[in-house]
Amino acid sequence: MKHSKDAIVTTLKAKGLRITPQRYAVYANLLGRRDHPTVDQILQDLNQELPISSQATVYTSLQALRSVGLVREVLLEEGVCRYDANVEPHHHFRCRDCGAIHDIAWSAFPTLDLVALQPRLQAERYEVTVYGQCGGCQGDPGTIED
Amino acid sequence: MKHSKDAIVTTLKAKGLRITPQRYAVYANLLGRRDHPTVDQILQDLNQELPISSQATVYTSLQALRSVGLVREVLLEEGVCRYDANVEPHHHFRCRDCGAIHDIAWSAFPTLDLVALQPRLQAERYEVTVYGQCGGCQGDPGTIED
DNA sequence: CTTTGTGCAAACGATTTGCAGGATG
DNA sequence: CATCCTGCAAATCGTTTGCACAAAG
Repeated sequence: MKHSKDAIVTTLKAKGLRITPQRYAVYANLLGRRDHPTVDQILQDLNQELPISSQATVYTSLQALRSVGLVREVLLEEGVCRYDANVEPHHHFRCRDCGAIHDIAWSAFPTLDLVALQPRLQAERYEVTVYGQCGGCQGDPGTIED
Repeated sequence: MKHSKDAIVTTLKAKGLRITPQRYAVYANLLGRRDHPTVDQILQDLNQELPISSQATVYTSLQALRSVGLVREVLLEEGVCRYDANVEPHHHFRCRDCGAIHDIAWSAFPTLDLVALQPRLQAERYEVTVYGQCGGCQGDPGTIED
């Protein structure tokens, strides 16, 4: 209920993006997941039943969505870029066993004071990255689900 | 003074690594810099005067150093992996203009309480990433130094 | 109809790997 | 002298790009 088709279309239009089936599908897909997928994961999800988009188009759609601030990238592991439709400030948790990434609410930590950093560093924003073991990997053998 | 040749050799040996000129050079180079270089930056630095190492060897040396915990990677931008010989807990600042990465002392922020995270997430460590503008880029036009 | 997007395949850049010769302990 | 490392080049993987055709507004 959070993201109706109309709401998504309206959001895209408001950002000045043309509505195409592929772009819509990429954004809707990202809005509907919590798992910070890679490009290939998005692509496979989209084309599960019938072919919706090509790899190159997923890349360019993500570029477009990023350039208007609807999507952002998450860099927590080597080699791959993950994507997140949650552009509100928040923190991340990364499981050292399965690699899964979970959001942590901004309110989970007290606000940090950035003023007293090294004098010449003018801070604008920050986020906390927590590493550890997620629920599914406690006790279980390290199942590297990708 | 901080990192004598002997001290470096001793450290490498203590970790069970063979001492080779290339491996030594990579580690010594990283210990002597504060700028979280990429592989190519390390390579160019090493081969500045005379050829010391090849690209593939820098990669494998870094792998070896990482596997014993003497070096770690820093992932703050798309596409490239940077390296850091400072493996003590600390935070990072990334300049949005020039991309430079500065260390922030662990003590710059109060310790965060990880116990009260989502119940099934067992946290082990964390770090803060701050984004903003570094000294050199304040006022100056955005000089993307790489 | 003008502009922008799509899809394919080729191009690219960072990293990895196979292998023969060389250095380390 | 057995083991591990180096260096080259080829291979791989994620991402970008050129271009002809198609779709959006």
